[in-house]
Amino acid sequence: MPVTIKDVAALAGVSPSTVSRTCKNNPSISKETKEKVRRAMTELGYEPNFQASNLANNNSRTIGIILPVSAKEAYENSFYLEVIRGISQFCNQRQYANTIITGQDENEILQVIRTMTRSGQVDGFIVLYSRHQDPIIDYLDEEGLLYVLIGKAYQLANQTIYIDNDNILAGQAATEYLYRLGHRKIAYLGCGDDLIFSSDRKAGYQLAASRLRLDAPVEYNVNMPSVFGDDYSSVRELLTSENRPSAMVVCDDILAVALERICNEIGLSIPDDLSIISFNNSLFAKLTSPQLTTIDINTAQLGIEAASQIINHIENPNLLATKIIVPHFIVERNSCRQI
Amino acid sequence: MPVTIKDVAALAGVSPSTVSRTCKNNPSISKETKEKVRRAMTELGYEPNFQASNLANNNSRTIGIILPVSAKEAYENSFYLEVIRGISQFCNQRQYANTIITGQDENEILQVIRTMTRSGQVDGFIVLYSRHQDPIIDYLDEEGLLYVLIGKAYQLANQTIYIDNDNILAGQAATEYLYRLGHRKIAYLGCGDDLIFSSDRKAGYQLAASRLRLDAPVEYNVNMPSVFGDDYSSVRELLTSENRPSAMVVCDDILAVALERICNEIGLSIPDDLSIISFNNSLFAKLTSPQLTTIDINTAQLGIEAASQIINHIENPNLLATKIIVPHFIVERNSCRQI
DNA sequence: GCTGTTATCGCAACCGTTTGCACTAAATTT
DNA sequence: AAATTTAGTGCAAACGGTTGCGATAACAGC
Repeated sequence: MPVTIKDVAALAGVSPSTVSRTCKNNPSISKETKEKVRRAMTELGYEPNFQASNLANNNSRTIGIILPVSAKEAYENSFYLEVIRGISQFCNQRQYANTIITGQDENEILQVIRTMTRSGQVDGFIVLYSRHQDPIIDYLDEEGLLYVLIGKAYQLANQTIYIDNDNILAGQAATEYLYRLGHRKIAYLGCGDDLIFSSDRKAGYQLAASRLRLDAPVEYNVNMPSVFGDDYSSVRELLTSENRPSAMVVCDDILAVALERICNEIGLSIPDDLSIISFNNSLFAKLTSPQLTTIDINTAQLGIEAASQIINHIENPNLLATKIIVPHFIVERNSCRQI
Repeated sequence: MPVTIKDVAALAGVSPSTVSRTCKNNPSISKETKEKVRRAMTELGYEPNFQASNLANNNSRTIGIILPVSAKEAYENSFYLEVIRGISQFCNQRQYANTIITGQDENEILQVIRTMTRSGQVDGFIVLYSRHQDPIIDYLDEEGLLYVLIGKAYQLANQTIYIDNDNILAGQAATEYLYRLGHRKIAYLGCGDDLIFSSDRKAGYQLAASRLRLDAPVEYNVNMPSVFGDDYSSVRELLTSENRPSAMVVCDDILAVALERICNEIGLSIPDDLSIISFNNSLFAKLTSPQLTTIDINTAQLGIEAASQIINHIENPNLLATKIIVPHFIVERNSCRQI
């Protein structure tokens, strides 16, 4: 039923091999026959069979997109959706397929990765998260599989391709922004040091704090690993202490919303009693009241660059493992005030 | 490098055809040789080549996931991420691949769909949204392509497979819930009638309103098609009018958050001045303060069922176009009060 | 006019699986 | 014991493209 290379060849009065060669613009085919063949192709609406060409070329033209295990927090973060959109857009343009990989736990994901690679189903992977210790990355490294990381690489940083923002710089920028508004007591709220973006933004915060000679005692470094579970105690303590900060750098919009809730509960108003700057510029930042001042990290661009890199490496096997840094920018809204 | 069917055959001392047949448990192979072959397969870690088997079987074992055009609102709704997770999970289990399809506008998406089907890249599609008029659906229908819809089918409802909640019932349930709390002035906030889930939930609301003999004037039906653009006027008017409602049914958590903002701005407090019940039970519902009472629609299950249906129809070509209704349930939180 | 190039294209093998059919040996029937 | 069935397995063609190599023709150089 579908039109094959033979149909085109027959209509153009040439052999299938000639059709194949004109498809890849092989110079050993004359201009005139190429034209003939191209006319036949468009007339029939020919599109080369994906499976067949992959089989012959020994590739799959598909990249696997690895999501964090669904049990983990932060899963429902539309950050991932945005990145996927970027990846997908680029893949669609370049005639690549992509396939989402998820699982309840690491073993499920590993299992899927294993059978996919053994069956030649994917040419490479994009890993949508990066943490300090991760069995998935370990496996990919061991097996010598091609992958790019969204977020900074931790181990083997020099041999792995990754796409990231300069989160340290962004953390600094956020802190300096608050400083310029007059804040001197600035705290950092992260979501646990396991996730690299959080620890990087914290590092940036600390760097800026020491440069600006801010007083940043250890209590000013708080974590809220779970957005749900009611373990807000450390944050609560900080916000009700004598020495409470006048502003906070928060590693994610979602966390900032959670922080707003706590403030609400203990009667602090934003930005009057506490200024907040966060990261990602997600819908959350636009919808809460007050709207959040946040650092936009060009999420979709992360996906586009990741796809571009992996495809580039698939098609040119021994490129070097470059790193791509996507810029960020501040979006000023109403959650920070001058003091 | 990768292990092929010939390697297994050689190790087991049989022919490739025998290996292929034991893979699909063909009864004409004796128990003993099957055992022999299976041992060889596990010893070598054999996994049949995806492309080759697809070529021979004339299928692709991959399903396309069609996202709404990215320009449209509501895009950044983690609803889609959850559904994708469900789809992906099911696909991974059944050894199917999936591929995300996006685009800036409908033509881009159509283009991708066209080349994908012509090149035999996908066996079917899952469409993640449903609206009253959609060129994508038109195209799929015209070409006789296999697809399932997440959300209710509008045209050709009896010939299309769709997975949905009973949004009319859910709309009723939400309204009745408020009624039981003592509310009599209940309004509905939707995001435009083009999206079917919104118009269905409204229909449910109206049904309940008339059954319960509520006074629901036309002004009680308001829409907020854009969450951003500051076109909040109709909502504002409603909330500041003489006859303002004491409770609202809101078609989506995100919209509910936007509503909370407006209330904040005009000095209405929730739930004291206005009770809110919304839909989806997304992160938004859990993070705002007060937390939203919301109707959970089992989002991930929608994805799982969609994947199950499409695969079922791919493997059994002339099944009937069944509909699947996924149940919902109320999650009570703090955004509604008894009056 | 003969040989050596060069440009252009087709033949046929191959990628790894699947499957109709033929074939062998054992089991059953006459 | 010969004939027929049956169970179990292998051969080879096919799926739709790709590509090394050889074939042909045109053309240049001597």
